[in-house]
Amino acid sequence: MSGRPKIFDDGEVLSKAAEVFWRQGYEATSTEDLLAAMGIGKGSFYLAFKGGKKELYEKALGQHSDQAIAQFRRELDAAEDPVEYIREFFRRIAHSTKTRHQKGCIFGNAVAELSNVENPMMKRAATHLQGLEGLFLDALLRGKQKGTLHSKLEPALLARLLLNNWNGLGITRRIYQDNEALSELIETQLKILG
Amino acid sequence: MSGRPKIFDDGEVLSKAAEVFWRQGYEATSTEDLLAAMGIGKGSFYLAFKGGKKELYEKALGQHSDQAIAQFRRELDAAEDPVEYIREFFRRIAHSTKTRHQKGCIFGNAVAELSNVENPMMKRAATHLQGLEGLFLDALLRGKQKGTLHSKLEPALLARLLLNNWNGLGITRRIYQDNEALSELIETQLKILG
DNA sequence: TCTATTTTGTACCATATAGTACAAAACATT
DNA sequence: AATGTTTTGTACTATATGGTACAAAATAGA
Repeated sequence: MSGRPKIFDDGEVLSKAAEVFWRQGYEATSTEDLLAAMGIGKGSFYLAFKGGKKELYEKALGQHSDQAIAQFRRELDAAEDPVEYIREFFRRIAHSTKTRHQKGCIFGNAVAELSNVENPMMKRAATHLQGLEGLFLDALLRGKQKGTLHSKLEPALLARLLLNNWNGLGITRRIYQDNEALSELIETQLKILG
Repeated sequence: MSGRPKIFDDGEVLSKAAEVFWRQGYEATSTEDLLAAMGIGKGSFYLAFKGGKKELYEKALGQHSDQAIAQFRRELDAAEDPVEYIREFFRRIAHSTKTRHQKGCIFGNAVAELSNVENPMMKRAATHLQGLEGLFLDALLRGKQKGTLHSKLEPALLARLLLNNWNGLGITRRIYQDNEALSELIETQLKILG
């Protein structure tokens, strides 16, 4: 009923796999790359992930999405001003290292790479980004209640604008890795929040 | 001095190759895919492009970039109001088919896919996007002279904001393929032009 | 200690794919 | 018609890569 013990933790190898996928993309990453990063052999891998690379990608992105959204929620709940939290969320981008800029947004990358090649997987990434938009909307609605959101625009529209800015920055930050320039860009965008 | 005639035109096969790369990305596209799309055999291909898939990708994107920028310039010069031309440029997005949405921006895709895998090729794509920003800036400066640009923001900053919006739409249009929603998003973004 | 169970590591296989070699084809020129 | 030149088509090679098979290892419980 309990045989040879596993030498790895599922959550940890998913994190390590996600890192490789994030950096290299789906197609450019070989299973060998993944096995090396995860530190396990083929036997263990195909036993745990019978769907191979594809299943691993889905689960790795799924876990990353869950964690990222949970963290956003946590920090948002802890914030006094939800609108200011959104500002901080974007401002953080301009405090990144170059290697961080170079990776962009893992979900934006998935959408860009897979829309015409692996459509169902692309839709999962799209769902995460819609979740992010939902979090933006939540924060904006709370801001409206608290009186810290002064924009005349519909919160739903604002949330979508923010998502589009986020998607854009996933590309733009790779073209201009200069944090000063990015900061100016971000501050100007945030003016739509009033 | 003039042997067996070529059965293909370089410009045409580059266009066909660019289409495939645009749709599927660099890594997911096999040389077989490309040969089929271009309608030529291996013999012809490796004679014309000794660098193989890589060289083809660079030249295909290069030609596409040249053509796109030339067309932008042409239409901009023909426009009465350069600022209004920028508006039309973005509004066109909301008149696209779903398959067009699904492809996004070929240069944004390249940046997203290749920054950590094929950095020099990614930089070429980045250069094109900087060229687009330059065209935005040109149009804005002309608008300022003509008096049709009323924004108080620096034209250079505005141009960068527009580029970021463009980059974002390359992703967002694949998540929301609804032209109504995209139109509302775009119209709101364009308000920064005053 | 023996058995059942689960995981691990490796050897192996099948195949897709990039790239090369080269003979034949299709021209221009003389 | 003969020659030189360039392109084409195909046969072939080498190899990377995803995936499977299976024996050995490592545990719990009887």
